[in-house]
Parts: sequence; structure tokens; C-alpha cells
Amino acid sequence: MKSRTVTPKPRLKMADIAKMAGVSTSTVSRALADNPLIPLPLRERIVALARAQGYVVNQQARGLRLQRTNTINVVIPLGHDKDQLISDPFFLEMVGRLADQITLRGYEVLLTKVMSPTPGWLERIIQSNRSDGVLVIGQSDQHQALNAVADSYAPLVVWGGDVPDRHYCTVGVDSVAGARLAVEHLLKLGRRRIAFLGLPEAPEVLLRRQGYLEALAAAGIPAEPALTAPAHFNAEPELEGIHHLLSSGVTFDAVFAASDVIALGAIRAMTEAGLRTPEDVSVVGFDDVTVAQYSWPPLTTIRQDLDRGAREMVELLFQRIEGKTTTSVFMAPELVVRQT
Amino acid sequence: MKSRTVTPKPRLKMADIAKMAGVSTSTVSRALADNPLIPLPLRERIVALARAQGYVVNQQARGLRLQRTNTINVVIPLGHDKDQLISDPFFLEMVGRLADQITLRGYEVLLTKVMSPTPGWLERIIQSNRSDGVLVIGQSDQHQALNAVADSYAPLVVWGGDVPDRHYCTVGVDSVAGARLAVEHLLKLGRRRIAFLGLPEAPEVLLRRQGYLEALAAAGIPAEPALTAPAHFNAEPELEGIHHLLSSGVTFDAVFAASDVIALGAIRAMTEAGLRTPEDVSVVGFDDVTVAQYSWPPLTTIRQDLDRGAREMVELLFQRIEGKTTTSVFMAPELVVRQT
DNA sequence: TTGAAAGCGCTAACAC
DNA sequence: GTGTTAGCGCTTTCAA
Repeated sequence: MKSRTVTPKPRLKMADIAKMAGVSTSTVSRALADNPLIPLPLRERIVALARAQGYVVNQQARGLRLQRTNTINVVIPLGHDKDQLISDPFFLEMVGRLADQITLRGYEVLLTKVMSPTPGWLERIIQSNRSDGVLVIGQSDQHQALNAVADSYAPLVVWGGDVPDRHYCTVGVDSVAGARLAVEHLLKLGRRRIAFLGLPEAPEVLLRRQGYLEALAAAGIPAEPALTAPAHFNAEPELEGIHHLLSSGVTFDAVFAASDVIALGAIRAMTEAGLRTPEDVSVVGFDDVTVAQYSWPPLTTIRQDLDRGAREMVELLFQRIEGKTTTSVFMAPELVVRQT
Repeated sequence: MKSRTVTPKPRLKMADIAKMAGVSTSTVSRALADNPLIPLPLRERIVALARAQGYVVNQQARGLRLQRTNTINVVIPLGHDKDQLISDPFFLEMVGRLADQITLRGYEVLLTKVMSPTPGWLERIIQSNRSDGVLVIGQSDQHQALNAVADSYAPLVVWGGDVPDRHYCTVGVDSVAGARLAVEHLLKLGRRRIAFLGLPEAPEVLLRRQGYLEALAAAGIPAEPALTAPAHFNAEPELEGIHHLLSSGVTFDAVFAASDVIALGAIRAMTEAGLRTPEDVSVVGFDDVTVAQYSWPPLTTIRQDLDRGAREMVELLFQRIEGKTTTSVFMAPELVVRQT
């Protein structure tokens, strides 16, 4: 369909409404802000007029004057995994929940994807004055960058792991404990040669690997370096990890993957290679993304409570915006046993 | 961890940089904009100084002056389905792809969820001056609202169906054709009693039902009202559609669902009721969401090319921002035969 | 080549 | 109660 010609409406400004109402802009401004200084009848008349005319306060001007934006910036740094799209299910589910929570509080959501973090990327986001607070989803490999701003910028909350020497407020799941849960489950199943799949550039992955090693040590099983293979967070072309493992000739009877997406990719690759899950190889993922429960076989995984996580992040952020001191939150992970 | 006390950095303004450089703000402004009026050495000196000081132009002030925001507003109206979260996979995947495309063009993404559209919701979004253009994902039941602004506001593109009397520029998939594809596939499978699942308040669903009826008519099969059951877009508690069908005693040997999420929910409900897919009941969904290929059995569905859809939407939007006239795009749907 | 000054649209301190 | 006015931080016209 050819779109018809558009005749733009002139943008009304407060002065226009003031003129129509026969008052000054201050009065309109106060009336629209429900300021009791303006007598109720007049206030109502002005509000009605503004409504009728379709007038809405210019947020840009208002923001400049008030030095606030009514906006929260949700940032996804993709440093560790250059071509990972926002399309990754974990990030997307997190974004959705954060957006729900932020909207609930009457704030707007600014969504920023940082493709290849260049030095100062976070400072630039903060200094650009586009938001009243920043929520970062995942530390990626940007721990230093986060620390760098944490001491001078309060309204910042990060989703991630409890890495040492962390100056910023964090919400996350205890990755080490989660990984131990996963590996202990595999050990209980009688598995002994357990592979770890994950690219250890993101701190979360490192922590999960640490939990993996701890669980093995606790069971008296020596860790075998050949059983750890790198895997990017996204599944499709980056199945090098599992392929590498498969072609290396190393034998293994279980896989603990640093994320569900990696786990799902691994299952697919193994199936193609003639290995059955869970008969030949047991698999445990991490995240409990929506796909995990619909996949076949339904994926056994470590659940991160994203609903609660999003609520906590937003709650902490608003506390910090108000100048309060906050305490980081690490939630207990939960093993969800399904069929892999 | 207790977060340490934060000592906020004073926010630098352009005047500060100007003072340090010993020039006026005009010069700094021009230098940072790479204006050739400023001799290169001076320009470089100022840019370097700004970098070193971590100065970034205040976008709020810049926007007010320039009357632009460098931001695209991605809007999700949830009129037809009050409690549908942004968490719905289809919306989320669309948001991710749109964000990717918008970011690629150097614009910011403002994400707005409209919970219960009140009259004038879209006008308010537009008039608030927070973005240079609006992308609406799905018509929901807001066709009239979209039409209402389309004649006076150009930079608007909607993802949705080709409904009659549509004034706004749209990108979408030919829902009628897609539905026909789905039903023809089921007919080819020998199915004759095909149920339709979907809440016909959104135009897309209506179109899909229309295609369903057309395909049945073409095959000389009378449509049976009892075989159409309402279903919300989200799966979990809203399985009334399939449950209603199951408890009504109507017999059916196939289901065409208006979305993958509905299809997945239906399969689950039927499995619980002792009906096997695809042995007893064949199922075809719509969307080809990521879960569809991981689910078990892998879902046969009508594919919407979201990657291309997102690219088209953003491309058309930027053309409209530049004042060009655009033509709506409806892509050919594709039947993806998997195992249901 | 550079700077002074106006103004984007709004809010609020201050004056009446 | 209401209006006048200053100013948020920036860009750009105009003048030098």
C-alpha cells in the first residue's frame, strides 16, 4: 500500500495552552503538576483543556530543567562474545522482566547494547545524561570498567557473579553453589567423566567452573584439563567447544554447560554424532531459560530466578537513586531435574 | 557486601571544557562536532581534552536545542491481553532484533510497554518528545488508535497484518496466506476436523482465522463453529481455549494455533489429557519462535522472518523520518514442517 | 577564525 | 493566587 501524505500537527507547547486558558505558563505548569497552589476549579479547567488539545509536556525540556529523565538505562555489554545478538534468550528474558519492573514504577526504559566495549564506554553512557540510573545485565569481561565507575556513580546495579574486589552493587545467583549442585547431581547419577563447557572470559563462567572443580575435588575425582572446552554463550555457529571435545577423542559421560543455550547446542551436536542424551551422556545446563522446559529431552538445569532477580535489581537501583546504601543480593540456585 | 560510600564526580559541562581550553563554548561545541571551521590542531586539542576529562555532551540539552533525540521508541501495546508480560517470546525476539537494527544506525532504543491502552496513549507517546520515531510491535486491538495518528505523524511503522482501511505503514507477514498454508498442510495429512485456537481481538488472529476458513472452504469442508476456541497469546494460565475444546466433547484431529506459544500450550494440555501429538492430533503453530525448534516434538509452524521484518521496519522508519513516502511490506510466510 | 547572545520548552524562586 | 523572570546545557546565527 502506498502510504498517504501526512500533514503534521503543529506541536503544542505550554505557552499555547497558557494563551488559550488566558493564564501564564507558570500557572499551566503548576496546574498540570497538580500543584495545590492553583485553585481546584482552575486546575481542572487547564488539565481538561490540555487533554482536549492533546497537549503533553515536552519531556526533553522538562528533563533539562529538572535534571532528571525519568528513565532507566538497561545496558547489555557484549564484550566477551562479539557477535552475540541481543537475541540471546537469557538476556532477552531478563530485559523483559526488567522492563516490566521499571514500567511498573513509572519510569521509561532505555535499552543499550554495547557491541565492542571501548575504554570509557560506561562513563560515556552515564555522562550522556540520558537516564537516572543504569542496570547492567552481565559482567561480560568488563569487571574493571564497572569498578572504575562504581566509586563515583551511585545509581548502578549489575546482574552478575560475586567476583572478588567488586565495588559495584550486584544481584545474581551463587554460581559456585549452582555449579556444585549440578556436578553433584551428575555424580549421584554415577557419572565420573564430566566435561565443562563454557568460555571463561565472563566471571560467571569462571565461577561456574570453580564450582565444578570444587565438586569434583570433594568427590575425590581429579579434574582433567582435557574435559574443559570453551564455548561461547550462543549456540549456533559456536559449537566449537563440544565439537572439539567430540573430535578430541576424550571420553566423557556427562556435560555441565555454563548456560542452557550451550547445553542445548551440545545436545544437538552430540545427537548428530550419535551420542544419546541422557543414555550415553547426561547434561546439565544453567539459567533455566524458557526453552529449557520445552526442549527435548527437557533440560535438567540450574534455575536462576529471573523474576525475583529483576525485582531485586530494580528495587536496589531505586534505593541507590534515593541515596541509600544497599547490599548486594545473591540468590540460592536451584537444581531443576528434568530428563537430561 | 555492603556497598562503599560513593563520592559523585561533578558533572562537567561544556563551559568547563571551554574554560580549560581557554576558548568559548561555541568553539568547543564546534570542535566536538568536527566542524571544519575550527582549525584541525585546535579541534584535536579540544577533543583530546574532552576525552581526557571524560566529558560527554549532555544529550538532554543537545536534544532540546536540536529538536531531536537520536532515539527510536519501540512500543508494545498489550490491549488485547491485559496481563501479557513483555516476557512473551515473540515480542522479546522482535524487540531484540529491532534493537540490533536501531543500534546499528547509531540510535538509542526506548522500550515502552503499554499495559492498558487508554484513549490517546499513542498521541501521548508521540507528543512527549522522547523519540524521533515510533515502532509499534503488533496491532493488538489498537487499529483505530494507530489510524488516528497516522495522518498527522509520519515516523511511525507498525508490525502487523494487512487489515482493511489501514492508514499506517506496516510490515508483516501475509497472515491469511500463512494460515492457508497451515491448514492445507493439515488437510494433506488427511486431517478433516481442524480446530482453530486464538483470541480474535487482534487483527492478525482474525486474519489467520480467515485463512483457516478459506482453506477449509476451498477443500469443501464446512467450518464448524465449535472448533474455534479463544486462546490468549500467552500459554500458561490461559489455556482455556484448548481446555474448553477438550472438555466440550467435540472431536478433532488437528489444531491450528494462532501462535507458537498457544500451540505449545495446547500440546502440553493435550498430552496431559492423554492425546498424543502428532499421532492423535496434528498441530501447526504460527511465528516460528526459537522454542518451536527445540520443543518436543519439534513444532510444525508458519515461519515469520523476524530478521528481515526488523530490518524492513527500521529501514522504512528511517525513510519516513527523512520525509520519504513508503510502501508497506508483507512478506510471504513459509511452512516449516517439523514433527507435529 | 572566534565569540556574544539568543533561544529550544520547561519549572520554580521570587515578587506582587 | 498568579505572573515575571532566570536558567537548565547546548547549538548556531550574527557580528566582529
